[in-house]
Amino acid sequence: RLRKWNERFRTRDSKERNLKQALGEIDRMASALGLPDNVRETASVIYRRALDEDLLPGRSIEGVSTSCVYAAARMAGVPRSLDEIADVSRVEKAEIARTYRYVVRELKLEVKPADPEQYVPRFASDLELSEESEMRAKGLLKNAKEKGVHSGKSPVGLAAAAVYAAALLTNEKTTQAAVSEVADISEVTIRNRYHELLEAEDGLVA
Amino acid sequence: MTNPADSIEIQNVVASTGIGQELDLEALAEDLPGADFNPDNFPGLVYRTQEPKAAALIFRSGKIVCTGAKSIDDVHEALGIIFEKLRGLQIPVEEDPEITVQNIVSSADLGHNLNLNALAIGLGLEDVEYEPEQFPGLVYRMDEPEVVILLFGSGKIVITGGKRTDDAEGAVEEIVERIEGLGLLG
DNA sequence: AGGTTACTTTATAAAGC
DNA sequence: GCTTTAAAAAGTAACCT
Repeated sequence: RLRKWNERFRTRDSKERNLKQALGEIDRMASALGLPDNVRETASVIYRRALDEDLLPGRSIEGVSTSCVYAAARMAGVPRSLDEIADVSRVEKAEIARTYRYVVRELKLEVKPADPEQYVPRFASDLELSEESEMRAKGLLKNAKEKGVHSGKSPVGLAAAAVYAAALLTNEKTTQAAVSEVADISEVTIRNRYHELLEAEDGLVA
Repeated sequence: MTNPADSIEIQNVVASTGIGQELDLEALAEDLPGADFNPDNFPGLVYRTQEPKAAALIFRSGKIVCTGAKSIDDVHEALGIIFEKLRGLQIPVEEDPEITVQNIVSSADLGHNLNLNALAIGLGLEDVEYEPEQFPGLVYRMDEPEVVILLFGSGKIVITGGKRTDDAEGAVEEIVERIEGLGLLG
């Protein structure tokens, strides 16, 4: 009986220490990514659930914490790309992707792919573009979605191309290199998606 | 209107077998021209057949994995070649080692573009994984036949995880039915 | 700008860390 | 869980001309 009590105590104690460390990591990463408090709170709630449902044994606290931040940012409509997440995490990208899928599957979190439009405000702001080009970028993406050109394409790449195209359409100075820098998407991809967005816009141009 | 089932092509067959005899891989690596053996990296010796084209992983236990063949007949042919090579090296090999097909990878074309976002919701998020930021294909785990299907925006698909030749046919039939039922095909 | 090569995902066996 | 093998799908990326 004493052994059982000790086990429970030890388990509860270790879970508390685990949680404390995880919440610290979540706070650190959320701050580094400039994510709002509600995202940090959501990530914490997801982490608590993962801990309660014994998803931790077998994986690292850091990996699960990172996955929670990735999932929470998306759920809140302020997605961060896997590359951005990996930049502030101690865990490598491949493990984050693997752990994220595991957490989403086990906790049955219905996280859908990020909507490209959700990346637009941040990219436009980083590039100091006007409200007008931001709206045009979103418009280009809405049209692309209606035409069904988005399947399989990276939401980040689509958003980057839309922001680039919108800047040109509103005569604001930007370069593919600048967009590539803020979105972390290659210039080749921005060029490819850019052409597709314009084609979807009016069967011609180029 | 072409039938998607007619577009099915087997791309890879993985099978396992064994010769019922322990092997000295160091010696085998010397005697088998073209054999790759790096025990520090991987415990198996890699041997490739040219015709049919396939790769075999040969283990110390005598167990063998054959992969890369384009049909079940090719798997048997490739392994037959390997069995003869071993016998030629005075290594006893069972009469007709049992060969078990472990996985068949096939590709097919549904003939219409697919809206993967709509499909992810329609097929049910619990059986689907769709992360376009990481990989362009939608991963769908089908119950019957029990296979995994990768669906792309172009309508091209990959069926894997099946052990029987007709699993791909059944999977294509089933996925076409489900997509049509959702009104998402073409 | 284009071409090539290579990495991402799925399944699967094998022996061993 | 990882290591190695093979093959397809389509997107992205690095490198070279």
